Amino acid sequence: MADNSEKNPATLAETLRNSRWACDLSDAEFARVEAGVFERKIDVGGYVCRRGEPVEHWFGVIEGLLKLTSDLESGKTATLAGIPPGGWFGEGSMLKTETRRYDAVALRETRVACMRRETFQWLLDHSICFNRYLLVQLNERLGQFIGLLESERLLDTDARVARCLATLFNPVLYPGTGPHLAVSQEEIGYLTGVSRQRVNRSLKVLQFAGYLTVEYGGITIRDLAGLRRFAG
DNA sequence: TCATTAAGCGTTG
DNA sequence: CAACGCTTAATGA
Repeated sequence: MADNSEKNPATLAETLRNSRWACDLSDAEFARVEAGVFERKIDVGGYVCRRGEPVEHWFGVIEGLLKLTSDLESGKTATLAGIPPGGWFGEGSMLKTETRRYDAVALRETRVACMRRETFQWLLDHSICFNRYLLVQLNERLGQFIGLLESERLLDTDARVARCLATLFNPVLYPGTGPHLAVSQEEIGYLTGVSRQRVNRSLKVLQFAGYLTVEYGGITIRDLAGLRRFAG
């Protein structure tokens, strides 16, 4: 098991070094990439990026937790995904040269790595490892969305909560995340699309079944594979 | 009837 | 002070 990243905040350089997409870079190449990435600290509720903005960066979470949300004019909001440390996002818009399609909001104080467009392009042109990483990531996301549709249409609320939480601990997308995650039940509600009190009920069901334990302000995963499989 | 939700408020860590 | 628990009224299948 990896160490809990909250207790051991990584530096920007470490995060880059440990990223799977950086595996085949020489020291010189790595230095070049490092020069094209900077770090930003986002307070709780702050925005990493906003819908409609031109896309200038590819983002990676160093520490903290982000949610990607799509807000409607009416004030309704749907959370598309939660991004824990080790997760990178925004490559879709980077590849297509479109404006940003969602907001990225910090659920807690969060440190983000921001890679400039030209660096992203350079990696695309020079690193097989980077390209493979993007392929795997896109494929994994596709699988996630298929699973999401499936659970939305076929499964009950408990199972939807279970699967939704499981996606937060996806080892391919978010390597190096510990089993504990500090996320409020209200936020899990936004992630899953159900109310706070319903989330609470589901969490108790899942706890009783031994898949996770519920703590004040967070959860700890005990059986990730079981959570994935959970079908009520 | 039954499950769920929003809203309000008291309690707790 | 934010997260959580509990109650209540409204909603809709």
